[in-house]
Amino acid sequence: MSVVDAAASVFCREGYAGANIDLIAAEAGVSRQTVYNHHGDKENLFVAVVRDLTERCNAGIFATIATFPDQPTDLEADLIAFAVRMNRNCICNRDGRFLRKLIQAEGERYPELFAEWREQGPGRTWSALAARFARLAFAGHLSIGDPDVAARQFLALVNAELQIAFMLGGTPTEEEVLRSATNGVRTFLSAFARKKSPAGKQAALVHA
Amino acid sequence: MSVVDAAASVFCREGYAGANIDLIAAEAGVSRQTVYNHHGDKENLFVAVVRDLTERCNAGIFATIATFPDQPTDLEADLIAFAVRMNRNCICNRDGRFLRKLIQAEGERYPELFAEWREQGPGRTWSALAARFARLAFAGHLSIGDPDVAARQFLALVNAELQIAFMLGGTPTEEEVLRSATNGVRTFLSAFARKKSPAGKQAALVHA
DNA sequence: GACGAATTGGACAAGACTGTCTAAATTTGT
DNA sequence: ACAAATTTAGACAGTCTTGTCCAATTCGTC
Repeated sequence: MSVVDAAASVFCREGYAGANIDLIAAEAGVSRQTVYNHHGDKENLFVAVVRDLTERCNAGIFATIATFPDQPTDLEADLIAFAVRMNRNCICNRDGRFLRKLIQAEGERYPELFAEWREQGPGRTWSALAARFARLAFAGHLSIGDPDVAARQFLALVNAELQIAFMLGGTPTEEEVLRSATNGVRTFLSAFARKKSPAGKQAALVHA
Repeated sequence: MSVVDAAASVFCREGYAGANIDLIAAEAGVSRQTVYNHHGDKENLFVAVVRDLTERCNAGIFATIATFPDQPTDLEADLIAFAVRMNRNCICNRDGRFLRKLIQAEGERYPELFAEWREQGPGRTWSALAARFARLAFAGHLSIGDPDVAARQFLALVNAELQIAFMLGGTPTEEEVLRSATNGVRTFLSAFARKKSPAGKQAALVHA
């Protein structure tokens, strides 16, 4: 395990103040001096950890958003599968859990560091997701007022039943993820199902 | 400020390991020795803090659930007002933010302590809220499959736009709370609006 | 005002941690 | 195989924190 990975693990488990360099070095399988050679001091190492996690998480999120069902065959099934991918690859995996915990625990102490995360993470990913939902609405699959609101509510709904696990830092089982996603997507579709409209619009859909 | 209140503040700001007793004593306006006289050692003090927060939060949540609109005049407006009360009095206030942060940061280190919170907090409050929604459904105001799921999704929806503020430990403005509640309740009602049903059921409603 | 209880400030020992230094050992590149 | 670069183990000073002890002071109550 690399030094940054070990540091991420220890910082998350013990908190910034409680993490000690000896433990990080031991967990990484190197000597303490090597840690100092590579990363200077503790704060520097912490920043490196957060940057690393942010980068990998964002990459994962964008890669997953790229699998959004733009031309769904079975809208419910496709959205559920997408939600499960999102959870598994971005939110419940190691990087996602670690980054979330570090933000919650130390976010106030490093405003500029986490402002960077905020702009490049949620700021961009939510827009990207909103754009996909807008496209689904435009294609007539959904009836959405504000795509940004819809995107945030989609994420909130498919994670609704995992909140306690997230709180305590646990990893939900595959079954829990699936159930939460299923319930969430069903409610989402009940709310945003294409409204019955005058024949013209449905005809347009059929035509497309 | 009491010792436990000051300790809560410092534990949240600095984390368990980073909190030092001198600072807590100073913030509480007492001497360090007094802190030790009252609470023994650091761990003991921490447990007292969590118990205190848990108790007050649960009391607040139950008091707020008691204001649930069982006989709504304007369902949307009443649910929005309820959601705003829930946020202001239980989730965004000092106790709520502190308890959430302590659970996230130290939950894994004190399993039995937070298991207690889990049973008496979410376990009971979610059931209580679910019961209220079931009643609304029974009275014909909503069409709900699983009240427990609906209750969790209600909370998730009305908080959907406040996630980032929660992450960073901030307090959303009154306006943000209202907007998130409004958007959340509207989507919730779109999904769970009473389904058009054969005349018999509507007649029953009118009869009641 | 007087007496018992609580609080205070400060000193203190014991331990932990950070960050530096150095000399030896190991790895790497050629 | 050899030289350079990196890694290692350990010692080290300096700082911080916890938890205890104690004498002096303040507070509450009668």
